Amino acid sequence: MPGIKDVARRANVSVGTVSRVLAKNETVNPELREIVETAIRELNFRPNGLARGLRRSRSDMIGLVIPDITNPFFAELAKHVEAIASAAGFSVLLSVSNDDPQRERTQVESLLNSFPTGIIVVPTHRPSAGPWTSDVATVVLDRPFADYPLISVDHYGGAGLAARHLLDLGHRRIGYIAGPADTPVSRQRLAGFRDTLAAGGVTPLVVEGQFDYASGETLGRALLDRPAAKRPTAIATASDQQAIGLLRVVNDLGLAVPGDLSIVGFDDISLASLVTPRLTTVRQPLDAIAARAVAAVTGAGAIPAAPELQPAMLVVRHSTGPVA
Amino acid sequence: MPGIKDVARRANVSVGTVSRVLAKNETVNPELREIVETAIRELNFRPNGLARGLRRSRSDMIGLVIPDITNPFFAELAKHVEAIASAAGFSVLLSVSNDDPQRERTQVESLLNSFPTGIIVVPTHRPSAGPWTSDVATVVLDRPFADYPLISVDHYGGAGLAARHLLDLGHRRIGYIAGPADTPVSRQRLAGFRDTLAAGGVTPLVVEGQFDYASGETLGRALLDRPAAKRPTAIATASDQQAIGLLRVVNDLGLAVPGDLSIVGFDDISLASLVTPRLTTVRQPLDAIAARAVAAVTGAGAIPAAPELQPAMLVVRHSTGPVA
DNA sequence: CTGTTAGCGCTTTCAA
DNA sequence: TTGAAAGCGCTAACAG
Repeated sequence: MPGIKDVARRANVSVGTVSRVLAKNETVNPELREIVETAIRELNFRPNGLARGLRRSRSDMIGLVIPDITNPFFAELAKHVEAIASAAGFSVLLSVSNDDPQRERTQVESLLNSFPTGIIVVPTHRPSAGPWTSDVATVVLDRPFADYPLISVDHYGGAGLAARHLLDLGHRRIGYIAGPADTPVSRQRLAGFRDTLAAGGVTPLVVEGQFDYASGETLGRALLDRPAAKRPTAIATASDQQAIGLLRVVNDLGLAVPGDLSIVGFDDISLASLVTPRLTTVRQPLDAIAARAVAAVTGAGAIPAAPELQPAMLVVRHSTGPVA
Repeated sequence: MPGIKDVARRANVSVGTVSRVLAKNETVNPELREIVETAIRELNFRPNGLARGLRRSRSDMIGLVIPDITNPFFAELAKHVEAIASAAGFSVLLSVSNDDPQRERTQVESLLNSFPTGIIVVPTHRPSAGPWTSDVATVVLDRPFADYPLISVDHYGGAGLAARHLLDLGHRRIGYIAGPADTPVSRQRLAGFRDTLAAGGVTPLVVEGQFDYASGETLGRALLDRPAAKRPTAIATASDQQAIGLLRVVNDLGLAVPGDLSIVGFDDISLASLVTPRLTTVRQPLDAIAARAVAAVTGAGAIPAAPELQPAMLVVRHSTGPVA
């Protein structure tokens, strides 16, 4: 493994100069730069990130902590974070917390040992451990945690979009499958949905569960298990996964979507456009959120002083239609 | 940030001793160890991973390179790798290649800068760039690449399981939706399927595409678009995603599963048990594969000299049944 | 603009 | 069993 020293010797310059061209320092004579770069190529030199990081007490890594990488929503988020970080010259250290505050804490502490440039965390739904102490730039995504700067979709407004859509379609008997009542995300979405409906003089039938497929099934069944005349003509959910679970029940029940029931999800995971019928849903601008998070944490952008809410967007596909 | 030096001072020992207790070196006097550990706790000391790594030219990280983190199969693999690595005291550096050999190469080189203890890569389907040079322990998963040690499910045998199952159910007109013909994974699964069927005197109707949902739909339609008497009574696919796409088409066509058509997938992603009907499929032992991979690169287990093939397992659910 | 040099925090001989 | 000391490869003053 050649070092900066070998490069210096070969290029007949000092290690300082080599270091400067590595850092893309503009104050290097173009000719010298050329020579050094040639030497680098010829020796197939790769800078030692550990030494570099040690010296600067900061490595070119970004820590990413998420509750569950197999959740399509987080996977998509991770994809964007990785792509953007990578393009900016950063590696990503991935950690999964399993939605366990205890473990989240441990994982963060462990990431800190590598002196990442920044860390991005999607906090567990029910934080319990307090904030960690470190001077590493940190942002939290999707839901608030302690006093960390938050970047998130506008849950409240997004759910409002879904409600408005249903109202516009003429629906009046409307159900809502919420997430866990003790999570801020679920509460905000529910509030946005309720408030918008209320403005239209409608009160939704609300059931609560988890954000997963199974809850969509179970709660969907509960909502639909009543005489046709009292059954909702539309149901909105707090996640696409719930909506997909719901789709399954609806299918079992022999109901048509959107003929008998309109369904609108939340998130717009890629599966949403793959199910039958393709799901109308509220899209989270994950690319924008990831870009902002990486920028904030790398210093390429400002760290938000107040929660930064990105607008959601309604994506109308084939699971919603006018009331019969 | 307290350093090893501060700990040493507080404990009235030398930095060497502190380093030894950090390394769990047995040659430290228990009393001293106790004192040092107390000092560590009191100072809330966290060892600097970069310095440690620099000195040993090896950090406590494992590089993981996969084609696409939003693919549920890879996401599940990543989950297991992260969990196992984390339990063993390693962080994971995640890189996604987008199935682009060029990018895969770049990503690996970039990971190497952090001197990981090992790297685990799921190679792109169509390798083009040659192997990289480094003395970092490396294993490849799922498909071969250059001369790297391979750990993978037994694609051939697994597909054979699916074929056997269909044969046992009495099916004789059988379709197969394969992956890209130029990928080893697809070829092995197809061969395993064909050979087992051949032993039963059956020749499958084969169509080829990608491993994704869309291909399942398109190719499924092609396979099913013929008079009932000539239509296959069963279709196996090279991936669960294809099988789920196929399910969609079958639904559109008004066919019953497994009444009119039996379907068997491959991989057993978590979605497989969530669709309607729950998918019969061939399970990959991802936990075992991940465990072996981590053990191999961390030195906790042997690096396989020859390709190490883990057995697949047939999971019978509700998408297959006896021929009508 | 370029060279020299002092460490970053830790591990690991080498002696004691 | 413990201490002392020499770096690991690089960056960032500081001089020139």
